[in-house]
Amino acid sequence: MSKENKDFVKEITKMEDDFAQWYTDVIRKTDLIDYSPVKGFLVLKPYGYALWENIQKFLDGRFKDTGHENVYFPLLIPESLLNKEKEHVEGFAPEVAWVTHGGNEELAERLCIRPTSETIICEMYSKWLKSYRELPYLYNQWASVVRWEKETRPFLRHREFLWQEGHTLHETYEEAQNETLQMLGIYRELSEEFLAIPVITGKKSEKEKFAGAESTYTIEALMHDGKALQSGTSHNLSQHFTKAFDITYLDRNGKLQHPYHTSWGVSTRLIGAVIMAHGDNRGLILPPRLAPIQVVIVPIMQKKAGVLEKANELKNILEAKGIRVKLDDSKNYSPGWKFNEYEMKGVPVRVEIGPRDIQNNVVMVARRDTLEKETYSLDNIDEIVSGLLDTIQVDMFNKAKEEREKKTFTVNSLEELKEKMETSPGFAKMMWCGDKECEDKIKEEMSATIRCIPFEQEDLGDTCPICGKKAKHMIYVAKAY
RNA sequence: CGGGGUGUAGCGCAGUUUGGUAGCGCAUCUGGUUUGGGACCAGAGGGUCGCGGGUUCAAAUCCUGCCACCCCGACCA
Repeated sequence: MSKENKDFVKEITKMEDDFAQWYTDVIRKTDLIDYSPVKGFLVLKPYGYALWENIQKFLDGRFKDTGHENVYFPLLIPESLLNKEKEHVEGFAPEVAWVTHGGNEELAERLCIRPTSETIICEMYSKWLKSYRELPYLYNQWASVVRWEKETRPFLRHREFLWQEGHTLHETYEEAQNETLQMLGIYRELSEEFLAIPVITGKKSEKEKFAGAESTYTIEALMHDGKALQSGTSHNLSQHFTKAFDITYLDRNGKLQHPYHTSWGVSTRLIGAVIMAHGDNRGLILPPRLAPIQVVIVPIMQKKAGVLEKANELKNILEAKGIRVKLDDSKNYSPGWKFNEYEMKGVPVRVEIGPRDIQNNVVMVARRDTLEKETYSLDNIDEIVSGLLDTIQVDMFNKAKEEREKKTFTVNSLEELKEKMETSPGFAKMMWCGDKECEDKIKEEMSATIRCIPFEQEDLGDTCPICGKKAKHMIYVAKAY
């Protein structure tokens, strides 16, 4: 190994030293994005967009499976519409961007760039819905929204992000509730089975719920640095918006009713979650199901007769098995350069093939997640590689889950919580009386928040460790992005 | 809003104290040799030195006004 090679690892900031710096380093070096001239707006480059496309494909399939259809509503929302639901406008007004001019004319009513689309969608729903026979409305849209955040970080918090937002209407509260939980379940599936990120599912507290919601449900992931990331939310909006927007229909008994309403969304923030949950000092590690390139083939001494032919043959064999393969036969770079490049980009499996291998009817196969390298016969290489991809997917999830367990602990007092949050941040499990005063106290004392009231409740005691009153729930507390 | 810092090639920086032809590393391009963990040699291209004003024979360098970004603090949530 040359001196330069040894120094390579140092080019990416060591994760243990400075997680935030590591995160931006990795994003910069892996060609996912570029920064636009307007602060807080990102350019998604092909490799970054491909990640989003794969997430879209997975979700779109699951949405269709559950009877949903895609629609599109406009970018601009009149101010009067935004103002119709009181809690909603109070929650979003501080971070809304406004359009005040069209051409040279000042607009009579300014238009907001959607921070989310409940209002415009409800406005349209109120015109469409007439009868219970049309229900449920099961619509989803793929769009971008703008929220004028003060502090921005790529993928995790910026001023424009791509997302999907589902907006459904139902006859009964129960049906809306079932929809809310069903969609949260799909988000959990996306996170755990597709992105290999374990999540806690549960309900948000009153304080943390979506502006205008009856109740908000969330999937919460834990990052390497012990901070939680809200990765997807599903809201039961009950009749809050349908009353405010006067959406009505005639029910089975000929009576006028307001329908029940849900909305749910995940965004490109998930890409940030993948980077933080799986990466290491060499860069990204992508779970095989998400990876735009699942296998990269690096030919050695590609000028020698037969090498590229064999490499192409190998590519065809793997592609026939449904694997996403890239053969990098560029002449500009050495094999060593390519090894490092694709490791940095997180490609799950690398296959090396050179004259020596061809002579022995073998190839060298390297795993990105463990960095293990092994020789396999070419005879059943498609079976080997596709099996390996499945193994990596599962191993990555298990490893991430172990990491999370290591950073999850139970606390029995505010002092203990504070001490833990300062010395070894992570998920703190504790009991809670349900009062806002105790919730505020947590935030005041250590800038941590109640992440959720998990569905999987554990009995950690009878009293709230903050006020001493009777405990109602077990909660997860953490610092958050 | 207050304090501190930084603006020089695509990226990272030196040069500013003491004014005198605009530099280095990486990246890019050409040609050749290479190829099992970021190859080597030779050559080439690329700059209104953040913007404006001033001093001077001469300004990246000195003076001055402004702008942008980063860090710390306050404010806000």
